[in-house]
Amino acid sequence: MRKSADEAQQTRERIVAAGVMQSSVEGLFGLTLGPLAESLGMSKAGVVGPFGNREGLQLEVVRQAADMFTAAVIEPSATTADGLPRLRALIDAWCEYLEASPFPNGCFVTAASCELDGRPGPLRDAMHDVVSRWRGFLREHITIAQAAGDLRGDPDDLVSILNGAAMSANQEIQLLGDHAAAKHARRIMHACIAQLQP
Amino acid sequence: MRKSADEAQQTRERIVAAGVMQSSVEGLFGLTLGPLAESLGMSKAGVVGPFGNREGLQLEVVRQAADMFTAAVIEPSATTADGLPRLRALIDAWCEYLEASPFPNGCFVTAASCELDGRPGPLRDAMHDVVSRWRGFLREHITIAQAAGDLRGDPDDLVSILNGAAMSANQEIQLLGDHAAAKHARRIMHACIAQLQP
DNA sequence: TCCTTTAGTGGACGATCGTTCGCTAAAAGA
DNA sequence: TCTTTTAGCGAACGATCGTCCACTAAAGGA
Repeated sequence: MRKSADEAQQTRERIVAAGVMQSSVEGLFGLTLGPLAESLGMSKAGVVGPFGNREGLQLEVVRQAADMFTAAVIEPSATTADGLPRLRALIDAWCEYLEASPFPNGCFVTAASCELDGRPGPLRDAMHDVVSRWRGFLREHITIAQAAGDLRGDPDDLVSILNGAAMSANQEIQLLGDHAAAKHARRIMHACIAQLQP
Repeated sequence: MRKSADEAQQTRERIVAAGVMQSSVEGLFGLTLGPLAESLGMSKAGVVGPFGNREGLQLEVVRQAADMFTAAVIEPSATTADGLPRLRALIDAWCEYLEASPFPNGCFVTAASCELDGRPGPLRDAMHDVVSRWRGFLREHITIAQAAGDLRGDPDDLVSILNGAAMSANQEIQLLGDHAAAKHARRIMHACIAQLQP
């Protein structure tokens, strides 16, 4: 019955991965142990055991989803030069992520942000960190581009506009079924950048 | 025990109003009959009775929230001239709505859109209608402004940008606790408009 | 005044929720 | 080889979920 230590680690990862999928559709508070256990062919106790309780699993799901966002949006541009070139690469990967999402129901970060923003606790704190770190990262590359003389305008304005364009596109894709929304957002974001060039 | 017919109508409205408040914080799927009934000093059966079942109540909650959005954002500009003036008035009311929301947890439409976009059914359909009607309304006044020669650019681009700025501001206010976000969004939206004037 | 209608109560229903605990059996160390 | 550790199972727990139904009592029409 018992598995070796690194098989146990694989089990952990399988649970979290399945949890991310279920949460993407049903929400983090729609992540229930019964259906999750059944989809994994495990018992409820076996599913929640490695994380202590349900909230521990939810926290791990948030962390994993954040890692998947990073892998899809940030990492592809890791070798691109900082500042404006990196910003352009980030926009491309971001819009690609919106269209061909690693989650079954679009941007997990946007969904979890809306779901958790009125419910104090460790989950909300974790999402606060994820969002503010991402926005800070975006802002950093905007200021680098400005220091290089490649960009004008208020960095916070651009962060809000780019972030907003992504959130709007996510709504257009997921709720309204607009398949062109990602390309649309990509064009809008690049136009905003172009307009702010000296 | 029994109330008169229009007192029954008042009861209906009290239930829906309390449902909107609970859903704003806990989500539409976090709208549970037990706590709702207790907050109203009623029995569970009395709360759900007028709506048939829980989903009927949820639908009524969505409709009421949409009406509250309309009352807060659209109606204040009802007497303003169509096109660009109306667009400017809409932006002001919209950002005022984001800051001093009639809901306890920020923009109900954004939250419900994210919660429902992956869950087929009448609730999702209702939210689809609400969002696409609002975007259509926005787009209409943009095209009116363009026909009057007051505005340039693609109407859909502007709809996405304005909508995105509002969603981003909602996140900044509700998740990140940025109290200046509404004014920030107002400035961004007006700047976008100004930039598109001939 | 009597009768029908109906808003709302209260309790019970089976289902499902997250959690707990004793147990099994294989891995890892002695 | 013998012992300890631990991944995961299976059953049970009390709580809460949405729904249902018999009942009460006041409103409104005859």
